[in-house]
Amino acid sequence: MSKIPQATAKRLPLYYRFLNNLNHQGKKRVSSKELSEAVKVDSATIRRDFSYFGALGKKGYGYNVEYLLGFFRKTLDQDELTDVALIGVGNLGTAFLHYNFLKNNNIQIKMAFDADEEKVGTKIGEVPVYHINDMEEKMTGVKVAILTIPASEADGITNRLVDQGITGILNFTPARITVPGHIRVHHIDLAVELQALVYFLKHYPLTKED
Amino acid sequence: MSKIPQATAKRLPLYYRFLNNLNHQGKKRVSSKELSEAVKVDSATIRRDFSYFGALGKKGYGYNVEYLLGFFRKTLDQDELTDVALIGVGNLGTAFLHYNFLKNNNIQIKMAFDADEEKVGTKIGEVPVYHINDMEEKMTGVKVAILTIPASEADGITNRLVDQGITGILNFTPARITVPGHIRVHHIDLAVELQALVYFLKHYPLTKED
DNA sequence: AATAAGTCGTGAGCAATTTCACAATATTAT
DNA sequence: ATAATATTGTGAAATTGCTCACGACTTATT
Repeated sequence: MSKIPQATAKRLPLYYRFLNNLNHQGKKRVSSKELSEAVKVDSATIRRDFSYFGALGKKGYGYNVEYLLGFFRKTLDQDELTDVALIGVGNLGTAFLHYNFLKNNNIQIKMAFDADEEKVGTKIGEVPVYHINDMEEKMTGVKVAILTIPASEADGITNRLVDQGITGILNFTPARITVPGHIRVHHIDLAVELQALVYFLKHYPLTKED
Repeated sequence: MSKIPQATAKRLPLYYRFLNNLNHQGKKRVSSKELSEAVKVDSATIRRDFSYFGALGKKGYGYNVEYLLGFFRKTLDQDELTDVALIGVGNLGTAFLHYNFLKNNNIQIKMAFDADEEKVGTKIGEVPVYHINDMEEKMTGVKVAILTIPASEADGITNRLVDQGITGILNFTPARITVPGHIRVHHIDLAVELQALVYFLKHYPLTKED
């Protein structure tokens, strides 16, 4: 279906955002070296990444910002809007709701769910909060969910999402949820990230570069 | 210094947490296959990961949970406490402050900083909030920081942290901060993670297994 | 005791990713 | 025009990580 390496695919949204920044700053051209300094990715890696999409740059010149941006807009389906539901309106969930994804993105958090009656019926950052009991009813058509609930709730909610027909879950709970093979789950484990950083600091001390 | 592959090192905190769970459940032994199902990592990968630390298991038996846990406690320096400062007490920062790292971890968020006078002087989840102006003064001895501030503040605060003598930063802002080569920065970009998930869903549809 | 079943640790191969390094080409300066 | 400088795109090599598959050993069963 797609020949783009996964490692490359993960960097695309990052490139896209920085190109957008450059464009807003009025910059007309950019070299892989400049972009490398901005996004902290090796310049050869950037050139390689771009090359999977064809020859987007010009030798001796670099890349035309506007052209590149337009290309990525199409490639990343920035025109096509993806609706997302957020489950769990705690602090982490609220942080997501306040993030204005629509500004530079193709993603819209359309609705949120929580069990707290005080939150149900309110809007947070334009996003309506419904009761978790109404999840299946309200979520028709929404295929992606962000899970920002307590770990103890993870399995139960996951099963309900699976039954409802979800295709992708961004899981922020420390639980490693189990789903059928056709559903994609990305785990982001904040505690693990912090522990990994500390481990690296102790065991892989940096001396000069990188 | 260490021969442990970075990919392995990143999985260690995850293994540690699940072993802790098993231990609390009273489980005495565990096989790489069982652990694999729990943490969603291939069992051969788990055995390979463990093997970097020597022969920790027994053929035909599996791993002794208590022994393995004790081993990792030492390896991951779970006995040695690492103090961390959190900069930016917004929703995301607050989520971190409520996370009880001390429970299973070697990490303690010791203090938080914010510019909002209403927050200064309060405690959130036992962690005192100080004014951002007092950062250098209060942070003596703290070498790790979590950055949960607006992107526009990232560069300024980063420079102050660098001058103060930081060694590691967990950066949640969308900005890619610039630091001297001896300082380790891990970026977690929530918007990019969500966009990457959506990209994968569209371009790398799953059919049966993983 | 003997057999069957379970499980580790790892050699070897494979796959993915990164990086080097340079020919080709474009731009800029003189 | 010419030379100097900049920068891409990519073959090839290097690095990193993952998985298979199996010998060796342990435990459980009969």
